[in-house]
Amino acid sequence: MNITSIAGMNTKKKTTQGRKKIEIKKIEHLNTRQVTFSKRRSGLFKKASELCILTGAQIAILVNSPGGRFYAFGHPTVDVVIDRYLNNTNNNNNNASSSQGSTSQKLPPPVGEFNQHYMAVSKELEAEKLRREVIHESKASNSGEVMWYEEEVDGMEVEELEEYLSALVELQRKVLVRADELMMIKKAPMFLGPNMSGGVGYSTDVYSTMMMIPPSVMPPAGFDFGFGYNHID
Amino acid sequence: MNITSIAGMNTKKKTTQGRKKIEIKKIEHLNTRQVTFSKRRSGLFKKASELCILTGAQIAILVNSPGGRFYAFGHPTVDVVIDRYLNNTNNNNNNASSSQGSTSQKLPPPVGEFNQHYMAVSKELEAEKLRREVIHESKASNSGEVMWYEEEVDGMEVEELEEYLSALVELQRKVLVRADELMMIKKAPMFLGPNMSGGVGYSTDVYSTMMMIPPSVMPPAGFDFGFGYNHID
DNA sequence: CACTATAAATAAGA
DNA sequence: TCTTATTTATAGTG
Repeated sequence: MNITSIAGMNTKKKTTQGRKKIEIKKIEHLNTRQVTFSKRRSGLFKKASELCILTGAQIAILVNSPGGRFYAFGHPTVDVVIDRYLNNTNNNNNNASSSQGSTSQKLPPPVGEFNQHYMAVSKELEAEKLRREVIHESKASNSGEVMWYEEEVDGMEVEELEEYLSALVELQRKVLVRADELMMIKKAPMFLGPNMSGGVGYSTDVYSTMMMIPPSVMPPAGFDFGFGYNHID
Repeated sequence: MNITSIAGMNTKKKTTQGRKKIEIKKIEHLNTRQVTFSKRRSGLFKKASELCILTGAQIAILVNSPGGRFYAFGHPTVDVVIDRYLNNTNNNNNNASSSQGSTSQKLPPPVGEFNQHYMAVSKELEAEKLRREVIHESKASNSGEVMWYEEEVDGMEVEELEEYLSALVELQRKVLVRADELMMIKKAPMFLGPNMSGGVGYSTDVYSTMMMIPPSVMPPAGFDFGFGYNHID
């Protein structure tokens, strides 16, 4: 006696074997990869859209497909969210002092979170040092017993930060060197996967936006580090 | 399907009623909304991460929680993707800088050109992967014996690059985590989860980054970055 | 692209 | 948080 017999022999033919578990690692087969990209990308946008509606969050998603296409989702708009990100990350301080009065300006050279955070961390490090000094001084004018722990922790923090920062810089250097080496050694011919049939088609909800940027002209051969993409919109 | 269910005599006590279908509209109850935001936000990032790994896509996600917090996901880095988007959107270059902020020309340490190179390296890495893939696939439709050496070398290069990049990002993540920890511990009475302190960090795949930027990362005392972003477009 | 069986995500509870 | 029952997302196929 087995399950099958108990169930009363399902005579219906299985047309598919259903979903299979897959390992999360790069899909080697090109076609499968493209199909998966397509399905999952829309799934991702859908999830984002739901999250926006359900919670009122504001979200921007930028996707560069492996095939060189560009997809974007944004609520209320990609630009709004990115803009806030840049302004937030860069200088969180209010422009209470530095007047600038330009409503709309070009984006400075490609700086980025790295720089910004680097600066933020440096800044924090300075603050830490300062704070440590203060603590040290105030300790002098107190019984000074309560503080030892705090100071210790404080010191560690400062040192750790310093360590990270310098390691960071060092690593940077290595990457640069390595990059240069590689670029000299080879200039591989590029190839873009076979044609995909374009088309986005996503029923957007009320106030989010989604779009697909046309297969920007990535240099077919000879890689170009300049930005060979095109206009969007 | 199991014997019990077949027999129709499931004696197991139901402890919950399981997931319920919900309508996709703004969740009114504050607490429910926050919980949902939290769960779905991480679900979204996970999906994005998988998509990156599976297909090699490059993705950036920016999320403004209704509570005013900022979360970001990026592969290989938020910046890389945003920069590309920006450069596409207004495909023009600008080297405007100078201008205002004369206060502190304290240039960001050695980081200056870093992003450019990082992008270059990332791109090169992608090119390598693609090239390798092409080789691999063409090998399949050939006798496929001639290529092994080339592929091997190729692989080594890719791996080396990956190593550098991931190490870099990892280090970057550490700095961010550290910075955020410091800021949280000292400035905000945030709760600390068992696994992650302060809401930073996510240990998914090789070289994507995720982070949470606290509501306010304020410069301690008069600190000036010397330049600031503005509007885009 | 439609379909299905299965894997995953997740709404409620505890 | 962790658990569980369901709803969703999707891998493999035709």
